[in-house]
Amino acid sequence: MDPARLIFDSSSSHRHHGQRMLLLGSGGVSPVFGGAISALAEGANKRRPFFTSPDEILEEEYYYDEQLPEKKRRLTPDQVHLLERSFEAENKLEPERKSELARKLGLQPRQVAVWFQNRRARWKTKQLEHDFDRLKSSYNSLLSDHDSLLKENDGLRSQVISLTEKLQSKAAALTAAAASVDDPASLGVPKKAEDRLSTGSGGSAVVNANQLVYSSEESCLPEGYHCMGPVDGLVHSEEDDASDGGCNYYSDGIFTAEHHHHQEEEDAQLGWWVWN
DNA sequence: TTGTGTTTTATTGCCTCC
DNA sequence: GGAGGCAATAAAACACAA
Repeated sequence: MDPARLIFDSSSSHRHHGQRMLLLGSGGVSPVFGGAISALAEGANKRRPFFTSPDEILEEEYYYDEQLPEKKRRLTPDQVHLLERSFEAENKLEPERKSELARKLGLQPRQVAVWFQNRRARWKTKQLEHDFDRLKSSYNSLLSDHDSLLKENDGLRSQVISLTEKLQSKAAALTAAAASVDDPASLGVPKKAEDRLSTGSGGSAVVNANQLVYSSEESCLPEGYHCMGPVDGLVHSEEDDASDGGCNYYSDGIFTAEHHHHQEEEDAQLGWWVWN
């Protein structure tokens, strides 16, 4: 009798309860024991069957003299193919299917069960790897988004700082200009403006406090941003309506609509600070 | 050829379910 | 308590570079 067959004949049920090893006499071979057996076998210059008890080694020398050692054998590609197809259909094995597969493949039911067990373990490992890759890629994507948002946030933050500084300096300058209105003689420039007005250059006067303050007409706001009122250089354009009280300048060094309105009143009283 | 890493087959012990 | 599943592990088989 084929020793492997002997073993597998007893292996159709689970080995836990001793049934499988009954035919082996002394309880089968643990991996550790297997190592000892291998060592003995090496000493005898013959490989032992994969399943052998120490008792057999001692008592059945005749057996090894006469039979080729039974090694752990790999399944043939055809067997594996059929098992794979069966596994794809259903990765759990009912007793009936196990017996049927074993019969078709010429294997012991226990071998089929073991193959499915190992196959499920491999599938689980692959699944874990796949899940890991998916999560990793998702994490990397989120990390990238987070980084770019941080950069964008930094950019916007520095823009805010820069614009705030600009507005503060403009506000300070406007305040100084407004103060000079109270005492025009203290400043040379308004006098110059007065001179221009007195020259009778015609039309409306174009000089205003803003022009005194700003040397540039460039907008201090970034592209895409706009003030709640006419903020361009704080100079009223031709289209601007002097009655527009809705212009709000920035706060915190920021002119409010009230301030603007107040200044218009002052301008009107002065008579020569004219919005055209 | 040989050392080494990987894959496959099988065992063992523990756990859960009925 | 028996049956089956799973994790951990052993060991043979296999792949491959040096």
